[in-house]
This record gives sequence, C-alpha cells and structure tokens, in this order.
Amino acid sequence: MEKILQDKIQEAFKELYNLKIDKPELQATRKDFEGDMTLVVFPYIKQLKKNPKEVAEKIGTYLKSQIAEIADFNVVGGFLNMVIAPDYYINFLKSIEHNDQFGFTPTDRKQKSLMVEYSSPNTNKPLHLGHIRNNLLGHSISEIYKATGKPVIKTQIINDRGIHICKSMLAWQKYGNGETPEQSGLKGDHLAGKYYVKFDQIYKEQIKDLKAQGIDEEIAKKEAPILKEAQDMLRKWESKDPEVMALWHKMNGWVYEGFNETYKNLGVSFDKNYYESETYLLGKQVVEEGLKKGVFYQKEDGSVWADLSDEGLDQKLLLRADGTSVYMTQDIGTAIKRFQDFDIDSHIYVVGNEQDYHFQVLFLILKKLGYEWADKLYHLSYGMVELPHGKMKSREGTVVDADDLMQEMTKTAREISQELGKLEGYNEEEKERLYRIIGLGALKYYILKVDPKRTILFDPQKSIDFQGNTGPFIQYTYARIQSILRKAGDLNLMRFKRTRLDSKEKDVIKQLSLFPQVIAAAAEQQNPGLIANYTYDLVKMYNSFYQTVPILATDNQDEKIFRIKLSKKVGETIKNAFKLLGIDVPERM
RNA sequence: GGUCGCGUAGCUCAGCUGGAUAGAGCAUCUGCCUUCUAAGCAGACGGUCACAGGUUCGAAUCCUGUCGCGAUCACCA
Repeated sequence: MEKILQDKIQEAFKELYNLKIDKPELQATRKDFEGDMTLVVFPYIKQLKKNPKEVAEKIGTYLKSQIAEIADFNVVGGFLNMVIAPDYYINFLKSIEHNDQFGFTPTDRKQKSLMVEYSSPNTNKPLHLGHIRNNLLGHSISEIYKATGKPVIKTQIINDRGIHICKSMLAWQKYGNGETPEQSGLKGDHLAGKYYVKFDQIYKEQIKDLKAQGIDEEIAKKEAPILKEAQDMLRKWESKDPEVMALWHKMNGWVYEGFNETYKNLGVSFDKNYYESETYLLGKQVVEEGLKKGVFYQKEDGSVWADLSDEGLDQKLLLRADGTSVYMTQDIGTAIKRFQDFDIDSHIYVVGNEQDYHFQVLFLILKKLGYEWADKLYHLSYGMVELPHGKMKSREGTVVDADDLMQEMTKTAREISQELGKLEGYNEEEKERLYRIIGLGALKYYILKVDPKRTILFDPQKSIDFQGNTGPFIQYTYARIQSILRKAGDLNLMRFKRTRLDSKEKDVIKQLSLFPQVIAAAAEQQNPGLIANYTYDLVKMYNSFYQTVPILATDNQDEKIFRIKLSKKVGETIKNAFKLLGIDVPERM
C-alpha cells in the first residue's frame, strides 16, 4: 500500500506541477486527526512557490481519483491526511489469517551465516546480572536475525585460563578438603566462586601481615606468598604439568555443569564453544606477517605496535618485547579463525561498552590487514547494569547472582499468582512451570525493553512490577486470548465476511501490519527493545478494543467470528514477538 | 586532559531517517468486577525534552559550545 501511494504521489507531482520528486515519506496519521497515512507537503512548496494547503488539496484529489483504497482525504495546514478504506484492512487480515509465521522470513540457506558471540564467561565464578543482560541481548538478537532469514551461529568464548582461574584452583587445593559439588550441594560454578573469594581473603590477610612487618603496601601486594603460588601454578599450567592439568579439568568440568544449568534456566544456548585455552596463542603469526608487510612497526625493545594515530586513535601494543601476545593479538587471531572455521560473512560481538575502544581498534586492525569482512564486524555494545547503591563490585559482595535472581523472580511470581488464585485445575508441577514462565518473562522483558546502549538501573529490592509495560502483562493478555479461543471452539474455523471496521479494530490491524518492519528495524539497529515496545503497543490497543466490545457475547455471527480471528492473530503475534525476545507465553494464568 | 556514550514527568522508560498539542507504566487521585480472566479498562494530576547558541517553513531529534553522570585512554582479559 505504502509503495503504491509513494509511486502515485510522485506521479501526481509530475502530472500536476511537472515536478520530479524523490520517494516521498509517508507517516502514520496522528491519533487526533482523521486518516491513516499522512503526506507532509512542506518540503515541496519551496520549489513550487505555492500555498501548501492548495498543493495538498490538489494532490489529494488526484490520489483519490486514482487509487481505489483511498476513501477520502483532508488537509490540515501542510499535512495531507488520507483515509484508507476498511476493505484494505479486512483484506490484509484475510491475507495473513492462515500464516502463523507472519512477519518471519524463512531461513535462507544460500546466504552465508552471521556469527553472534555472547556471554563469554570466566570459569572462576558464577554468572551475574551483567551476564544476564549480555545473554538476553545475544540470544534475542540471534533470534531476530533468524526471523529476517539470516542463518545464525551462536558462540561463546570461554575464558578458561589465566591467573584468575589459578587463584580459585589454588584456594580449593589448599583449603577445600576435597569438597565437590555433589557433597556440598553447591552448583559447580558457585563452588569455584567460593574458592575465588577464599583466595582473595587469604591474599588480603597476607598483605596485612606483611604490612605489619613494615613492608611497603605496593611490594606486599606483589610478594604475598599465595599470589606467588598462583603465579607458579599458572607457569605449571602453561608447561602442561599433569597434576595442575588434572585439577584444572576437574574444576572447569564442575563450572561447565553449573553454567549449563544457568543457561538452560535462562533459555539461551550456543552452537559452538571456543575456549581461550585453545585460542590464546592465535594471532601471533598474523601480527608477524603484518609486521613484514609494514602494517605494524617494531620498537627497539622488539615489541610490535599498530599505529592508529591517522584514524584518531593511539598506538596499540600487539606483541610484548618477549614475543608473547596480549588480548588484542588473541582477538585478531580468533576472528580470523572463526571466518576460516565457518561459512560466515558477518559477526556480532555482544560485549559491554567498557570495551568500545578495544573493538574499534580490533576492527580497524583487521581492516588494515586486508580482510574484506572487516567492515562486517559489529560490536553490540551495551550499558552496565547498576544497582541503587551503585555499581556491582564482586569484592564488596554487591553482585546480583544470576541463579539467585532467577529464583527470586520465580518466587515473586508464585506469591502474586497465589494471591490472585486463578489456577484451579493445575497440578503443582504445572503451577511451578507457570511461575517460572512469568517470573523470567518479567525479568527478560524488563531488561530487553531498554535500549541496549543505556545504563540500566536495577532495583532487586522492589523486584519487578507485573503491571503496566511488563512481560507478565503481555503474557496475561495472551492467556486471555487463549481462553477466548477455547470457548469459541468451532467458530475458530469458520470464515468471516466482514465489510466494516470500527476504529479500534482498525488500530489493531494496523499495528499487526507493522510487525515485519519492526523486525527488520530491530535487526538493523540491533535493538530488541523495538520488539518489546511494539508488542506492548499492540497489547494496549487490543485490550482497549477487548474491553469495549463483547467478543463472544454478540448476536451478529459474522462480527463474532471476525473478532475471534482478530484475537487469534493478536495472540499469535504476541507469541512470535516474544519468541524473538526469548520469552515463553502461558496458555493460562 | 584526549576520545566515546548518556542526560525527556517524582521514579522506570518510549519517542523511527527533523513534522501537527511531547508518549506509556509506576506512584497519587476518580470511576468501572452477577456478562469471554480486574495481572485489566476509562480518566485526572504531572514536562523550560540538562543549558546556551546555530541550521530552517518546522528541532527532544541535526551541528557547535557549556555543565552533569559514566566508560575508556595497561606490556590485564
């Protein structure tokens, strides 16, 4: 429709004023005016040197005579508001009635894939609230791209080596008395985290002791015996000492089990895992080749650098004087490896905005190295999650643990549901499943509806609302629609022959028709929040309609069937939209 | 100090590539449950879109500057 209108408008300007114009922009007419689509004629009056009202009138008359779907028009100032005939919307609903995947493009297997990296945990402690935002964004953006027809490969890089891993290994070895997840009842990742904290305690005590002996704090921090031991363990790990490797395998195994449980609860998954222990040596060779080709330069001490001052950035170290690599070197190597391992043409990194600079540099270096895919790398940068007291600091115990939070949300959902008490006929297991769906729906929606680049303020005390612009509110609407469909029974299958529409029905259909555009925009802007806010608008419109018209209680059979169909479609769209956000939807609540 | 991001109602957030009188929810107040689920609906109250300039028919939106908050500028990852 929009396309036809645009063409006709171009034609109209040509016919009436002999003026060639670019594709005109149409917008939805504001609520307080009559009409569906609006053309703003201001941009053209400058060239025409005519009264805007007059121009709009003439264009309107032309369009009305040429396009059957334009039932009427009106002009306010320089705005031409066009009224589209109900037939158009009714036919639109008919056209999507049997397409329960409306808005989704089937995956195009001929296209190369997009790789999405997210989560990327350290194996020395459990996941926290920051990871939740990361995981939800990563999973959701993957689903959104899939819905546009793009094949997606989801990946995570597991940071399974380094001094921080050795710290928890060492503390467990020294103070753990062989504690295992089975006997302690602790999830594996929480067990590792416990000993990471233990290490820090001992370390601090040792520093204190050394200071008491009159040793300078800076020196004490470097000389604390337990730190020395951890460094020693890292060296042993690098030389593949069998005992250290065995411990490393054992503890990482526990952590992976713990992570998998968290991922499962959160509803996210990965197609491929990369492990830093297998990739941390990558990139060195590429940097050396780059040095030969003159892309990088070497300092007198032998260290290798990239000079990005022409691009307004700094010098960046790539290889230390002793030839060992740094974070950037690894990431260069890992990116290249991924493009070799898989048939991909683009890559999204879901990583917090504290690494904006890192990715700017990384992408620039890969481009300088001549990889043609370098400008198809994106950093989906997101803001931190802050608590009312300030930032999350693991050492100060102000982190919100991912597992605890999910449990807390489920608990809140349980309490509210029990208070409302509408779940007769459900057994305990079904109820628990429902509480999880609602609790997690609230959490996911709350986080995803916010523009990724903004800092989120999260108040665990107040927890999350279940009213207004929230996940449970939308889930509730879905559940109510399912109830209507159950009661409607066979009417569901009958055809409707509706010829007129009231304004609320029209609003709902208009909103439905926007779904494909919203998916495309969400993918382009890498912002699942667009989907969330779209769904909320749809539900608001539907509820308003639902409240004012009796859907089942009417004598007019055709009207009844039409409204059931419309409700059904809204339900399907809610479900599909929530699928893009990774949120489940309940049949009853 | 350099660079990047953010600043919209008391609070949490929308506001698409500039368009008509700035939009929701929460909170406060008013109505509506014998009729398909009231986790709902209808309404009231609440704004100098941080501030100052500029661009133009028109600016919350684009440009410049100022202020505030955050991140980053490691031979950590």
